[in-house]
Amino acid sequence: MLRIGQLADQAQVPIDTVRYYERAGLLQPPDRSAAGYRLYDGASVHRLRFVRRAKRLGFSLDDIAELLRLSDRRGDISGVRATAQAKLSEIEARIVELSRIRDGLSRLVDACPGHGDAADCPILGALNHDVPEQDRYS
Amino acid sequence: MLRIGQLADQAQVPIDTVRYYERAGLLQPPDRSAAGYRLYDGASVHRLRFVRRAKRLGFSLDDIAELLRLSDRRGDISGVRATAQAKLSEIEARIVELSRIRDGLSRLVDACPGHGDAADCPILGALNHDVPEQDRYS
DNA sequence: CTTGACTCTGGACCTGGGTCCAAGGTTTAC
DNA sequence: GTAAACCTTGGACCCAGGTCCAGAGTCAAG
Repeated sequence: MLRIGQLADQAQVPIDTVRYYERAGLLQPPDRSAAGYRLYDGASVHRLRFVRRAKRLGFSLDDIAELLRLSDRRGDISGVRATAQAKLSEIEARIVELSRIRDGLSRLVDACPGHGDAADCPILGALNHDVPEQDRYS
Repeated sequence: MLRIGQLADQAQVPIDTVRYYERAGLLQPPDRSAAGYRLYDGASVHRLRFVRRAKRLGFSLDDIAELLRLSDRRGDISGVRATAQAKLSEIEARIVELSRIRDGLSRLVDACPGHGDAADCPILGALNHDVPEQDRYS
């Protein structure tokens, strides 16, 4: 059995975060030693790593709690796929939005000579003046 | 002269947000009426719209404070360009990161039949098992 | 036996960007 | 003259996801 520090080391997670995940319902409350120390087994390491992988994939802690719930209920896998699909759509929308912003900003940076008077700076110009809707970010 | 509600209407910003921007140093403390009401002029509308445009371009409030400072100091426009360039790089890095995540998640969703046993679900599989470093997100 | 490393708890605090509230004062419309 | 709509302030609260702390208990090594 592992104590919390060892679990934290093995899963590369700060100790406080392990306890936080427990409070957040992502980790089952573990067994306790006679002195009240949390005692974890290999499955706990596994589950904690699951959480971190899911976080790297862009899932929120609430999403992860749902995935864990769905993966515990044997059988109905459709919920897992739907959750992943929804998250994928979110991420794609965010990419589209950021790409629009990048394009707008990129054109401004390219057009700016980087020296001279503020009046000639297209970046300040764009921030200072209204831009026709059809030109914005395009 | 405009009162805060009229300014807020003209710039399409909630009133509380106008006061918040003032506290945050983005807007100069305006003149006050005899009764203590904030009184704004056209330049304030302009400046507030500048803030909102910059926010739409992905600048943080701190970035915007810097842009305003730079745009007030006449002459040296290089700081503005550098700030915009730095923000552009940040945004591009974020897009790359999200794209990696999207690709990883997309492959998992495509591989998942959406029904059947949890043991056969590649999404849960990927979350439950270590993936060789070179395969991850690629 | 002491020292140092580890763990426990509850709760405060952090970031960024707001948002809401109460209790009061002001102005406008009818 | 009075009601509605506006404005003032300080401060609390929100979101997510932690992070830190004090004060106390536990455990292993020398």
